[in-house]
Amino acid sequence: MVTVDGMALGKDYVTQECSIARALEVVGERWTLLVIRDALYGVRRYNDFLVHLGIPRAVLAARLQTLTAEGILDKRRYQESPPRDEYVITDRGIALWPTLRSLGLWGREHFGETQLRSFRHIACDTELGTYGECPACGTAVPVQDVVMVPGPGLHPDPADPISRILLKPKRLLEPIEQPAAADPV
Amino acid sequence: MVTVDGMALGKDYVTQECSIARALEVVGERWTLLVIRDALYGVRRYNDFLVHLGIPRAVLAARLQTLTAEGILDKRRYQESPPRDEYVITDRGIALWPTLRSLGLWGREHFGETQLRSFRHIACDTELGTYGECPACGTAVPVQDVVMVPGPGLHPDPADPISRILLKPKRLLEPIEQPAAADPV
DNA sequence: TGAGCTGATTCAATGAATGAACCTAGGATG
DNA sequence: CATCCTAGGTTCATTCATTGAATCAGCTCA
Repeated sequence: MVTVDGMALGKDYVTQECSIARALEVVGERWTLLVIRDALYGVRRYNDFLVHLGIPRAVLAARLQTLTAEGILDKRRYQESPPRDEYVITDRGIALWPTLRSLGLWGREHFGETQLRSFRHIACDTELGTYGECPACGTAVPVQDVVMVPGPGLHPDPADPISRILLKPKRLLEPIEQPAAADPV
Repeated sequence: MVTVDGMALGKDYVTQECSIARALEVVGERWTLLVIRDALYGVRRYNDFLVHLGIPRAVLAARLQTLTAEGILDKRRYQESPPRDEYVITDRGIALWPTLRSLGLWGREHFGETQLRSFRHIACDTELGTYGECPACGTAVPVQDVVMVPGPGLHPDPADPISRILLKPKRLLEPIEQPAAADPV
């Protein structure tokens, strides 16, 4: 009885009359924002989230279910046989980009040594500002017009395949390319 | 031995090479962002956080300690006899305002029925944009130039005294006025 | 037939959150 | 001087969530 009925769970910030509290009821649990970050990076499959995040399977399953129920991810079938589903970020999830961008920038400015990734406006190759806007163009940049470019601080040879794919510049939202039935040496 | 030594605790997003993960190690625990929100609203005292948040005492004590250790709050003595301390938000904490603003806006847009609070640029009385900028002036608004104005959705007669104080428009960062040794009726 | 892949669920052990009770120091009251 | 009050905590038993290992189910492929 793991329950699907309602409960955003894990909290009752309930007494709080505050949109921030409301938001945190939905995305404030451990791992949740990292799942959404990965979804913005183009991760869509259970296994890809699993290896990239290093999250316990049970927790991942629970988070994907909640996020789907809240309309932040959309669970859709991408092949019939064998039946396989993927979790694709929705507009509601994409709308969290400014939050994640500013949170990441804060983390980098206050706790990061070297730059790990740069997010740039694809049209003019300018690093985005605090909330994801383009300082050069002076406009908000739609998430699909953002490229994530690896920075110097990144480990050059990560263990999991998703991190390895993310070593190359990549547009946000664009799905992770699935390794074509590897054929290693 | 509750430990003061190091551990940001609660997680090891450790494997994640990501500024967002780094940030969440610091502010990603339950209650933490709400404590910071309150600190931006001008809450400074243990008891005020306690009654306004409805947070368990032990958790509040732990969060205040961590946030102080991380340089987000500054614990300072405000009277000697009897000795009393208050927790004042630092620049590092203030730098989380764009994150909280965008998170709150997301919560309101996607899960709020009515507007609870409006945040406005004090100079021109314009509601702030996604990350706390002023759409009218086209500039980033320093947090101390923001007024929080209660909206129609707010409960008119809240139980705790801090919520009651926050029923009136109030500048961010400005300390909560302490009730002058009440003298009711 | 069996080995492998994807997407999970179950379970025992651990670790945090909760809420009530208690503690402490310094006033203030009578 | 005894008592009460306040601010700011700590302690503790219970509950709840997270963890990581093991297992499972449906399907394909050789």
